[in-house]
Amino acid sequence: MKAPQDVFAEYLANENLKMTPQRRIILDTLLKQDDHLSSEELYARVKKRDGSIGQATVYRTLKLLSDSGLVEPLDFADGVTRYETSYGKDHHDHLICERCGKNIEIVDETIERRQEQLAKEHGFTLLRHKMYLYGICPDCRKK
Amino acid sequence: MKAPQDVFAEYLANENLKMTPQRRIILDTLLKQDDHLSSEELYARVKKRDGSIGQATVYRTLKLLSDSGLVEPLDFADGVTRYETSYGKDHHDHLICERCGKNIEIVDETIERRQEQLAKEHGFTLLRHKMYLYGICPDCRKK
DNA sequence: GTAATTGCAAATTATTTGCATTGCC
DNA sequence: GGCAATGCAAATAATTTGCAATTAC
Repeated sequence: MKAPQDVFAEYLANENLKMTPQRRIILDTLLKQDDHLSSEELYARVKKRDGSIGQATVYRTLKLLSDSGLVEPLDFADGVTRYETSYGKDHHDHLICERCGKNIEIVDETIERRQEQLAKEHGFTLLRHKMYLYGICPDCRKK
Repeated sequence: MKAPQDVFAEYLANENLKMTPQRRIILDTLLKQDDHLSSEELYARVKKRDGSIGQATVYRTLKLLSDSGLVEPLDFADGVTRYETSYGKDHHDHLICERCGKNIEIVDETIERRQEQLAKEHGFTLLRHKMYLYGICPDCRKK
């Protein structure tokens, strides 16, 4: 499998865009600290490595990374978009604790199949989906 | 089944809040035109009935309606929160066309059961979930 | 060389809040 | 009558954009 950096470089070349040190650092930082970072949080980490990089560049690069398919925007219901690297990883959904924010990645073949099936029944070609389960985790329930 | 207006009135009384003409109009407008309105769109419609109602009141009332469980905020990935009335309606998920925005409401018992099951396996108490399927609808595919 | 990229600051968008006034219960 | 609600305008918060200077290819 190609390295994500190479995939990104190829994507950029294809679109007549350029690889820059800033873009390299941003992708690299995101790959390293692969939680579910917001643009803001990523910006903070990126600035530690190169203080001269601006917020706007982080936003712009995240959009490119999304378009290239390397990174996926997540949409928990709290007003901030978070990002995770999706390249080379299996698709998964999220099980989120409403109290503490704990976030567990889940996959279920039964559900995935039914989704395909449902889309088909309506004549749709399914491209992707998002599923978020919200509940209370065991730790929080005990308290 | 109680009328939504009555449910809302009861909710307000319970919380020591007050029913007002503005709140009545806002709920009524939302019930009538029950697409997936954004706060902005709802505000526009509400203003036709009473030009003196302010945006803030619409936002504030939508929050109350969400808290009361009458209305559900939706989160398609376009930066605007939309709302639908959920009272007295079965829960459903959404199948969305990425080209034309067509939005079909779907439910699937198999999926609902598996979701419960999955949450349980991780020790979570499931409160709610969101599932969005994104694809291309038959009409758009033909073009 | 030239078009894309950058950082900055100002602009936008969606939503929230402070406050003086008004109006339910 | 008293506390909640309203409308307005100003404040936030997240993200986008215009622009002059810089840089990758």
